[in-house]
Amino acid sequence: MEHTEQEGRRPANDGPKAAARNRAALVIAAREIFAEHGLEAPLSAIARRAGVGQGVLYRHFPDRTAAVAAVLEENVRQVEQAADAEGATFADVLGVLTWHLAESAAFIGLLHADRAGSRSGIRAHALVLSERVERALRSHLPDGHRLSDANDLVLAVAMVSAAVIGPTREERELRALAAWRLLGVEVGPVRAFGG
Amino acid sequence: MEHTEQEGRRPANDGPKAAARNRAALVIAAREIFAEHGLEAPLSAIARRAGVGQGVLYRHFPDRTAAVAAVLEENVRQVEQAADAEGATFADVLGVLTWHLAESAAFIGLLHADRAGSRSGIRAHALVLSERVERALRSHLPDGHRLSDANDLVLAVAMVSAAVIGPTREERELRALAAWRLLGVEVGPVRAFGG
Amino acid sequence: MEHTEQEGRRPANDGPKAAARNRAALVIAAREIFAEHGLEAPLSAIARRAGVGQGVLYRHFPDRTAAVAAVLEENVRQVEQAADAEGATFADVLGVLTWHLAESAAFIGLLHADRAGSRSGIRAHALVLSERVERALRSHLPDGHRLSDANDLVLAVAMVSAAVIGPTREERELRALAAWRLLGVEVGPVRAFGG
Amino acid sequence: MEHTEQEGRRPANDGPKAAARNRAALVIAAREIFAEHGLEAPLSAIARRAGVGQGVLYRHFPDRTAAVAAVLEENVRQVEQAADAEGATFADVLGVLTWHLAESAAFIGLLHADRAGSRSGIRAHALVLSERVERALRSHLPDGHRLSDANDLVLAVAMVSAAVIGPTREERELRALAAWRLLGVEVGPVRAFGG
DNA sequence: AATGAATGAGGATTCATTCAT
DNA sequence: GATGAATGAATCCTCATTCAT
Repeated sequence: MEHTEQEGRRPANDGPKAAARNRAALVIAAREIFAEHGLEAPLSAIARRAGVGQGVLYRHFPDRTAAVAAVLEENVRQVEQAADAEGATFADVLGVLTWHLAESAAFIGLLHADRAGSRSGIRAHALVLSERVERALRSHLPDGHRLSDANDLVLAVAMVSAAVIGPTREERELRALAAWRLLGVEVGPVRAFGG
Repeated sequence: MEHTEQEGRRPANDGPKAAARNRAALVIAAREIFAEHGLEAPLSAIARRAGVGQGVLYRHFPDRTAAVAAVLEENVRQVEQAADAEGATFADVLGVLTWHLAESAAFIGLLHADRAGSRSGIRAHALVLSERVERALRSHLPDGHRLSDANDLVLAVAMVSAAVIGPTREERELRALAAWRLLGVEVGPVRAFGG
Repeated sequence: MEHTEQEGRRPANDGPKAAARNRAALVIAAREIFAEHGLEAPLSAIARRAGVGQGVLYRHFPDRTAAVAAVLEENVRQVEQAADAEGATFADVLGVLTWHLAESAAFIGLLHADRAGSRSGIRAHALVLSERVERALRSHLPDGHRLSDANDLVLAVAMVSAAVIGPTREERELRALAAWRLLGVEVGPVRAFGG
Repeated sequence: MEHTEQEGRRPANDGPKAAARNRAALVIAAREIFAEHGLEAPLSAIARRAGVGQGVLYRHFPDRTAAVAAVLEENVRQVEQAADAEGATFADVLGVLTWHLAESAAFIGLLHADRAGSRSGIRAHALVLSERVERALRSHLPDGHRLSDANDLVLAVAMVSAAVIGPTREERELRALAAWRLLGVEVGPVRAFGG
C-alpha cells in the first residue's frame, strides 16, 4: 500500500546534524511527559513536545522501555556526577537524587509496573541503576546509620522516594529529610547539585 | 434457596436482589484486576471477571475513578475493622494494612496518585482515606514508639508502600516487612481481616 | 488514558440483533476487498464497506488471518454445496469453483504468502480447505483423466486457478476449460451453481 | 584494482563508477528481498541489503514498480539468454524458467498481478515480459508436444507458477517439476542461467 | 435490571519519501 | 553522487462508553 502523495509543504529537515540534538530533546521531553502524566503517557506526546516527528522517536527509542530507560539512565548519571564532584557531601548527592525523585514521581510507579512480567526489561534495568545510586550514596553516607547492607540502602532509597511528594520544593525536601531521619540517617540541609 | 454460584452459565435475571450481589462481585473483581494488571487495566476485564455485562459495571461505577474508589474504600474499611476489633494491637492493624499493601496495586497507588488533572478526584479521595488509615493505626500506637508523631506515621506508611514491589505477593510481603523493620516496627501476622 | 468525550452524535446502534447480519456483511465485504486489493488491503476498508465500526470487525475476526479464513471457508462451503446438490456434474462443481477463483484472484496469492512462516496459520487452514475442495471435485470427476492421486488433483486445482484470469466471465471460463484440458480432463460447458 | 567487496564498512564515495555497481547490487538485493518477503517488503530493506543509502535506491528506482520491473527484466533476460545459448533445448530453457519461478516471488507475482489501479503499470509490463518468455520457449519447442499452441504454452507457464508454493526453495522446485509433469513436460536440470 | 454488541476516538507503529550534509 | 536522519500519513488495534434488546 503506497502512501498517497501529500499536498502540504514539508517542514524543514535539518539533516543528520539534528540527530544528537533530537535525541537530547527527546530525553528531556520524555522526562517531562513521564513526570507529568505517568509512564503510560502517549509516546506521541513526547515526540510533539520534543518538536520532532513520531519516526524520530522510534528511531532513537524503539519502544517505550527504551525511552524510559534513557531517562532513568540520565537521572542516575547526574546522581553519579554529584557524588563524584569535588568535596561532595551526602546532602549534595541526596539533593540531586531528591530533585529527580520529586521531579519524576512517575518513576516511582516504575517499580510497581510489571506484575505480569511484561516490562521486566525495565525492572532488570532499574535494578542495575539502583545499585549505581546505592554506590553513589554509600560513599558519602554519614556515620551512625543503620543501613549496613546494600539491600537496606537500596530499600531505604525506595522508601524515601515515597516521601518526596508535596506541592513545593521546600516541602518535598523537608519530607525527604524526615524520611531519612525515620530511617536513622541524620542529614544536614539539602542543596541542589551545583546550586 | 439462594444460589451462591457465581461461575454458572448466564445468571439471566435473578431479579432486583442481584444488584447487591453484582456490586460485591464487581468490587472483588476490581480489586483482583487492579492488583494483577494495575490501575490502567481495561474495565471490561473487571466486568468479565465479575461475571456480569459491561452495562452493570457502568450502573454501579460510572467511571474508573468510582471503581478504584470502591476498592480503596473497602480496603480501608477492613483496616478500620481490624482496629475496632476486640483486643487489637498495633501490630495486628499493621498486619492488615500490610496485607493490603502487598495485595493490591490500587492501594499502593493511593499513595502515589497522579498530581495534575485526570485522577485528581482519586487523589482527594486518597487523602481522606489515608487519614482514616492513620486514625486506625494511631489508636493503637504503643508508647515510646519512634513513630509517635502522627505525621511520622503517615509518612512511614507511605514509605513502606514504596518498598512493596516484586512480581509475587510473597515477595512484596517480605519487602514490606523488611521496610517496617528498617523503621523499627515489628509487624504482627500479615493477613486479610478475618482471614 | 481515558478517551476524551466526543461531541458528535452517536449513530444508530441496532443492538445485538445486528451481530449475525454484521458478520455476514463483513464476510461479503472482506471477499470484495480482498479480491479488489489483495490480501494486504487495509482491514479498515472492510469495516467501512460492511458499514460497521472497526471494533465490530475485530470482534468477529481478531486478526487478518481470521478474516481471510472466514472468506475461504465460505467459498469452500459453496463448492461443497454445489457438489452435494442433486444431480450435480463435474461441470457444475467446477463452475462454482471457477467463479470463486475468478472472483477472488487475491486468494491465489494466499498460497504464496508465507515464505517466512508468518501467516502459516492461513497456510495450514488452506491445506484443509483444499482437501475439501478435492473431495468435492473428485466425486464428480469424469473418467479418463490422469489425476489418480489426491496430491495431483489438489495440484491441478492450484494450476487451473492460475488460468482463471481475464476481463470477462466468458474468457475466464474458456481459460479454465483449456487449463483442465491441458491436464487431460475433458469437461463440458461450465455453469454457475444454481444458474 | 576494482574492489568487489560489497560487505565492507561504508563505501564512502567511490566516484561515479559506483553508480553502476550500486544499481547491480540493488537489483540483486531486490530480487532476494522480494523473494524472501514478497512484493510488499519495505524498500528500505532493499537498500540495506544492497549496502547503500535510501537515496541511492530512489535515484535508481523512483518507486516500487521500477524496482520490481528491474528484477523481472533481469529474470526474463536470463531466460532469453538460456534460449539463445548454443545448443539449448526446450528442457534447458524451461529449467531456467523454473528456477526463477521457484526462486522469486516477484516472478510468480508477474503472472498474478493486481487488476485495478495501483499496480497496473506492473501488469502491463508483465504482459510484455510474458510474451518474451513465451517467445524464448517457443523457439525450442519440440515437435509433437501437447503444448504446440502458443497460447497453451503461456497458459502452461501460468499454471505451473501457481503450483510453485512452499516454504523452501527445494519444495517449490519439486512442486514445479510435478506440475510440469502433470502437463506432460519433462524439464531439464533446474538452475540459474550460467549457474 | 442485565446483557453484550456496536461505535469510534486515540494511541502505537511502520514505511515511503525528502533533503541537509 | 551518496548517506541516512527526519517527516508524517496511514494502518493497526484497543478500549471506554452507549444502547437496543
